[in-house]
Amino acid sequence: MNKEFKRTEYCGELNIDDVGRQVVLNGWVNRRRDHGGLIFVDLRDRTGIVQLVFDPKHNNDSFELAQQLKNEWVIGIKGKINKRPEGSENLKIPTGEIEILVDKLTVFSRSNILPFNVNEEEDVDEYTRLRYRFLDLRRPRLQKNIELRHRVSQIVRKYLSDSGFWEVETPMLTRSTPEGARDYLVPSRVHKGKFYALPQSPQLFKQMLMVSGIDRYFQIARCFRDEDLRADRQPEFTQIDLEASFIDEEDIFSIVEGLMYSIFKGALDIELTLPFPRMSYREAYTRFGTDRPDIRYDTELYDVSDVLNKISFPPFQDKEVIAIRVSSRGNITRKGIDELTDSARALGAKGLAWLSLQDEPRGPFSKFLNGHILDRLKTITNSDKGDLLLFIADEPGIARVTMGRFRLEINRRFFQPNTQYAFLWIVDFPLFSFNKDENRIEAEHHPFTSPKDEDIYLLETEPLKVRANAYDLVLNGVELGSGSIRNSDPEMQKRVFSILGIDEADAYKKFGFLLEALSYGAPPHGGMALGLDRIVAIMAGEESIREVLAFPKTQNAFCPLTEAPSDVDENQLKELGISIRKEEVL
RNA sequence: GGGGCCGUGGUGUAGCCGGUUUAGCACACCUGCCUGUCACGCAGGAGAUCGCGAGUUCGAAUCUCGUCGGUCCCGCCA
Repeated sequence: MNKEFKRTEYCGELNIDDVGRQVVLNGWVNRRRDHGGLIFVDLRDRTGIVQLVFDPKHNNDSFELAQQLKNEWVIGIKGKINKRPEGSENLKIPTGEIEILVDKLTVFSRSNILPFNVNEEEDVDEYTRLRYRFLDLRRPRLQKNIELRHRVSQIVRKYLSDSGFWEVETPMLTRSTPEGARDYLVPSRVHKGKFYALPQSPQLFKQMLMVSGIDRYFQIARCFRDEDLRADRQPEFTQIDLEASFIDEEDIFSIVEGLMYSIFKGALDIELTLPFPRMSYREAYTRFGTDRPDIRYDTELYDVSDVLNKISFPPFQDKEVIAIRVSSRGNITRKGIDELTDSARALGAKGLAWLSLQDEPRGPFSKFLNGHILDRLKTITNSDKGDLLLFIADEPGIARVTMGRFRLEINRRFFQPNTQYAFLWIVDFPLFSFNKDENRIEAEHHPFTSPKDEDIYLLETEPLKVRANAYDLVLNGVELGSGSIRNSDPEMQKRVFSILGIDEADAYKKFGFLLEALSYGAPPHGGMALGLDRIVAIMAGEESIREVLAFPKTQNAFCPLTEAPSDVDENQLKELGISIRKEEVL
């Protein structure tokens, strides 16, 4: 790089106090305004924009060169910081009181015609944005998000390091483990026919680090899961993973609360209120139909089965009937009801019944109601005249979960959140859940979670009633992370495996290294993993974690920029001892 | 695997419901003019077989079906 044009400072950091100084600036041409006898250029770097002035009377060579400049050319300039003439200040930008009168200009590189306008915040088709992600990343929105993410990462490192956690890296090439998500596999050349797996999380390694006496571990860890994508799910994502020894749940809560406090204070200058509220898994499902309730909104679910099973309205017969109150919306139109019904159906509801509480209640089953039933309904749902009640009926458990999803739609449609950030701990998770499709018991969290002491006696007899030392952190209805106190006793770990249908031989084959480690003096330990992408996305006000990832993939896990995944050479496959089964591909 | 929405010059969109237009507009691009703009302005120009395929029709960007891609959701995600 030409030393003469070595940058002395950034564009966006200059202000009125700098007037009179000579500077060298480097950056991209954000926009050129050519007045014929005078040219203005907005020069942009990651800090912002500053206005350059090219005046032929001041330096004609630079002026003539500036006539050629186009958007996104990369240039360097030498010049003097001037106060703008009276009346020509631009108060919309931070550097709007000053401008740079350019002495010399050099063009570092030119740009092709752009696939989209980098200097405008218009919504571009997401495929095109990803295809040209290097340009998309120049725009302020993503620059801000990437910077925010950087700041959060730095705060996490400092906070956890200051709290005695050591940052330890664990293998990316590891072994495939049963249960959990589908693995991304990596074929081994040396061991033909065998595969590594990319980690779904560093779970087993961090537990072994506890056995190793590391005592407190953390990692900003990339994790891989080959499952279908969502706005908040990418095939590779990042967890703030931590584990500590000789601790209990309360220790984890206060460490993580302190961490979140530091993140929000340090990156957004927002002071969170601690401690975060807690809610049991059971209460969350009862009141909100989900284990990650968005408590920014007051709306709740009400079980009105007992009352409405009695009336002669066929959809309610022998069904679980769950109601939700939409306060002061009793005046909804027929069209409004139809729209709600459509969205409820899209979320899995068989239908949507409604009741508008007027002087005379209106709705599809209002004629079956008497005064007593109506009063009971109003009491249970805490509703009054002018309110709208909506009902979903289905098999027990189903109606509640469906209404839980529909509640989010109701909130979006009718209400403003009460607060910007609503954190919530979900505690007392069950240790197991029953998978109907596969007709077997599964780990609700993961197979290494310990049961609550007081429920251990139920393990073999009523395993589904056993509660776990497991917890989730929820923010605005998003699961930010989950964790647990692990089984540090190999005998307990074996009991849990056995209930999961993993017999002893099987357990040793698949997790022997962990069981072995636990048998050489394992401290009580537990930890948590928090989704960094999700945290940053919420802080940035983004709906999708793609907006806080530099190079995300599309919903079918394709990268339009690199065109991954791709074919590979036949030779590469041969070295790995792999052949593609054409009939499976086509 | 399933459902919803979207696909029109390089980009963003109008037109599509109720079929017949020279497919309109803005930004970007090209040529020229312009000394205080900051979404600079003015004059002119080039650029689109309307994602792809089939069907209905005298006639399809517009209606139907299929397909590809994007996105949101359900399933899946210990």
